[in-house]
Amino acid sequence: MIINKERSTHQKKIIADYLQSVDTHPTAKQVYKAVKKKLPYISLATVYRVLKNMSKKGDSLQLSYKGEIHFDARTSNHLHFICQQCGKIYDVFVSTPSLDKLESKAQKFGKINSYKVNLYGICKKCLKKRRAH
Amino acid sequence: MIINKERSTHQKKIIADYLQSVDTHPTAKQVYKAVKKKLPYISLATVYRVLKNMSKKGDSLQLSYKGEIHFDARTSNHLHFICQQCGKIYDVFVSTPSLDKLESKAQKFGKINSYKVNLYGICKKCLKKRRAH
DNA sequence: CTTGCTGCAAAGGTTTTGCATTGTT
DNA sequence: AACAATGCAAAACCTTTGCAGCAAG
Repeated sequence: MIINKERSTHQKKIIADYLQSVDTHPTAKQVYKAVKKKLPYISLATVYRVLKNMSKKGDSLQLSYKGEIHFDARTSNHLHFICQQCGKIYDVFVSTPSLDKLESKAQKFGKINSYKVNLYGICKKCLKKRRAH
Repeated sequence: MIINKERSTHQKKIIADYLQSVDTHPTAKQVYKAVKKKLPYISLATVYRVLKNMSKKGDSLQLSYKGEIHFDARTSNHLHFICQQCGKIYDVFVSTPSLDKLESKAQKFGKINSYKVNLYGICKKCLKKRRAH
C-alpha cells in the first residue's frame, strides 16, 4: 500500500486564501492573475493542479459556464446567480427545504449526490450600464 | 439600417431535428457525429455555428459540464440529472412551484431571466455497471 | 535524503475564425 | 445577382502532461 502525503506549499495556501476571500467564482485564469500579484513566478499549470486537487478533496466546487470552469471554495449547498452579460457568478444563500422534495422525485434516475440551482439574469452593475447607455 | 435575413438550409434543419429527437444533451462533437450520418460532408465548424445561433435565438439552451458545452433544444424550464460517471444529462420534468419563491428572494442581485436546477449523481446504467464489477 | 510539488514548454482538446466557394432567396 | 451559410484549414482558446529541478517533511 502506497500512501501519498500531501505537502503544504506557499502556492496552495495563497490560492486557497484567495478563493476564500472572493464572493464571485473565478476561472483558473482569473485565479492565476490574482495570485500572481503575491507570487509572481507561479505558473498557470500549478494553479490548474491545485484547483483540481481542491475539487477532488471536496474543498472546492467546480461550476461550468460557457465552456469555462469556475471554482467555488464554499462547499455548503447554496445557489448561484449568474450574470449573462459579465459572466460573474454570485452566491445566493436562501433556505431550500423544498428542494429535498425534488430529490426524492428524481431518484428514479439513479443515486443523487448533490444538487445545484443556478439563476440566470443580468446583475445590478450591468443593468446600470445598460441604462446609462 | 441593415437587416440580416436568415436562410434555411439543409444543415440547420437536420441539426435542429436531431436536437429535438434526443432526450440527453449532446456536445457539439456528438451532434456532429450523429448528423454526419445524414450529411456526410458537414463540417464541425458549421455545427458549432448553427448551435451558437440557435442559442442566441433562444431555440436552444447551453449547459456546461466539465468544461464542455452541451445543448438542449427544449426551452421550457425543467431540471437536469447529470451522471457524474458517464456525463450524460437527463431531463427531469417535475413541477417546481417552490422555485418561484427562490426567484423573488434572489431579485436583489438583478433581473432574473431563468433558472436551472441540476441534480448530480450516478445514473441507473452506471450503477448497474458498478454492481456487476 | 526522499519524493511531492513546481515551472516550463509541449501536447491535447474544444471552439472560433478567415476565406474561397456554394446555395438560398 | 446578392450575400448568408458552408467547408476547409489554421488559429485561438483552455486544460493537461512530461520532465528536470526545487523544496517540504
